[in-house]
Amino acid sequence: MKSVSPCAACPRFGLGFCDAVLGRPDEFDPGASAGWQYHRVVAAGKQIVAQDQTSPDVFVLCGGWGFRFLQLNDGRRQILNFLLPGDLFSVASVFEERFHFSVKALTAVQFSGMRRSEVQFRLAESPAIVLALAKTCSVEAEASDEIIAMLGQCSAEERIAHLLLHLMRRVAKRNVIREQRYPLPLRQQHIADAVGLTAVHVSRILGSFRDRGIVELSNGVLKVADLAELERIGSLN
Amino acid sequence: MKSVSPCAACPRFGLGFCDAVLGRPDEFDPGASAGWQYHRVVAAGKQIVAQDQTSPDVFVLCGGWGFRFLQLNDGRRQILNFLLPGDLFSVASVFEERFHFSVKALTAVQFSGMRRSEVQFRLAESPAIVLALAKTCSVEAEASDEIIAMLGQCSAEERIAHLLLHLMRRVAKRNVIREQRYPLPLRQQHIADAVGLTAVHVSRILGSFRDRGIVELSNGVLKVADLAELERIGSLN
DNA sequence: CGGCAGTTTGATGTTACTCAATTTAAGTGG
DNA sequence: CCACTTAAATTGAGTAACATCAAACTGCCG
Repeated sequence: MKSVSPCAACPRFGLGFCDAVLGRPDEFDPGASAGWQYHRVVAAGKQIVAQDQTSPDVFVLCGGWGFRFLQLNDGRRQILNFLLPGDLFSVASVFEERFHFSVKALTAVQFSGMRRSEVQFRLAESPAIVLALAKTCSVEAEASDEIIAMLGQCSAEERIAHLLLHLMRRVAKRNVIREQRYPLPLRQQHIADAVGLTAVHVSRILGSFRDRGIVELSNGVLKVADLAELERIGSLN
Repeated sequence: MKSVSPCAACPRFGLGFCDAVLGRPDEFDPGASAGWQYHRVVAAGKQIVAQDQTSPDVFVLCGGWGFRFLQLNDGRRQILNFLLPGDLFSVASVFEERFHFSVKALTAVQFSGMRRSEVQFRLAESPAIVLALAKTCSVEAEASDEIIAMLGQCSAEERIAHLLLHLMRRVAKRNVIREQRYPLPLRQQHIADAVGLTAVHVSRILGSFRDRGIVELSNGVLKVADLAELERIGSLN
């Protein structure tokens, strides 16, 4: 990890918790956050946070993709969610100094650490920040509950379709989507670890989706050919 | 639903969010909460909250067992967690007026509703309440993540063992446990819906646990004969 | 051009589901 | 307290979904 220049380098999204703490991009003063905020860049595949590690900082992803996961004793791993620019690693980490999960960089990644004490201080000062955090909390909880329902009740096809739809929605909030092409830098193994299948089976299902003209994932780009069908398969209700 | 006498009837546990809002049992004044808090009793099996319903109140379970779940379009249902006395239905509901889940009474249940506006007001006043809520939030998030890992990566045996251990820990915080007997008023169908299996398969696994002298569940009581083995099977790491 | 990581494909094995019948337990009213 | 009723749990046989193993193929990068 090496430091980079402060926040000018870090794109902001007008959404989520990070912006609430820092203020809107046009009113942000890089110098003011010098002491309690810093930025890092890490290469693809590097681990950023390890399970049971403690930190005085709260982390936000600024650029690239990451993922949060749990590793089981025997090596199996479950990806809990994917982190996109603007995402807090987890709401709980604003209050808890211990991480119960690990985080890895999926692509090259830029992230920011903010002193927890400073974040909590601002939280106490500003109702707007509390609101942003509460919103993040409820979105996070709802997403978790949906994932639990998917893993517990749904078939391989349904799980994969749901994951793709979920990621599409999140990507679309940050990027302009042209011609139904979504940047999605996932290996099939990542999809497998996220939906609780083997990479082999994911390959078969994605192959089937391609043959049926639903979606096509390659080179880190998802081309959606039949959104309606994807939604029919991957929607909870 | 019918009203009952105010909070004297409602046992308190010195743990969790409800107590933080109301103060410790010995310093609690029932009269003072008259306007913004009420209690209800419902029979076993009754639905308390429906998905997409909105409410001006924040709910806490006071007595009995409930469960939070999502129902899919075709009838499948996923139990997200079980609610025990002292549990907030969900942290998100302190800020969100819309429920994204449903709640049912497992046994006869006593619960309390508190005006969200009043709870938020107290939240703004008292750091202790904020802390209790934050703690609840991080416990909830960690539990969700564990469940996701279990559903995604683990076998039927592991899932069931994990659920039992999780419930045992929670029950033990509220009850005195004698001779390794835990009150657990679940039908096998509830276990099935919580761990994403069929009731038939749950029956087979529980039968196997019984034959192997690990645990025995009947009449709403779980007798643990070999805790070490149960933990070997059901621990994530 | 060779090597490597990722994907695809086929053959076979295992786990958990489905369907159906049977047993046990839990109520319920006489 | 006992026959009757109904819900829950158990058991067996057959099946579907997904895992595992192994080999072949693709694209990429040095």
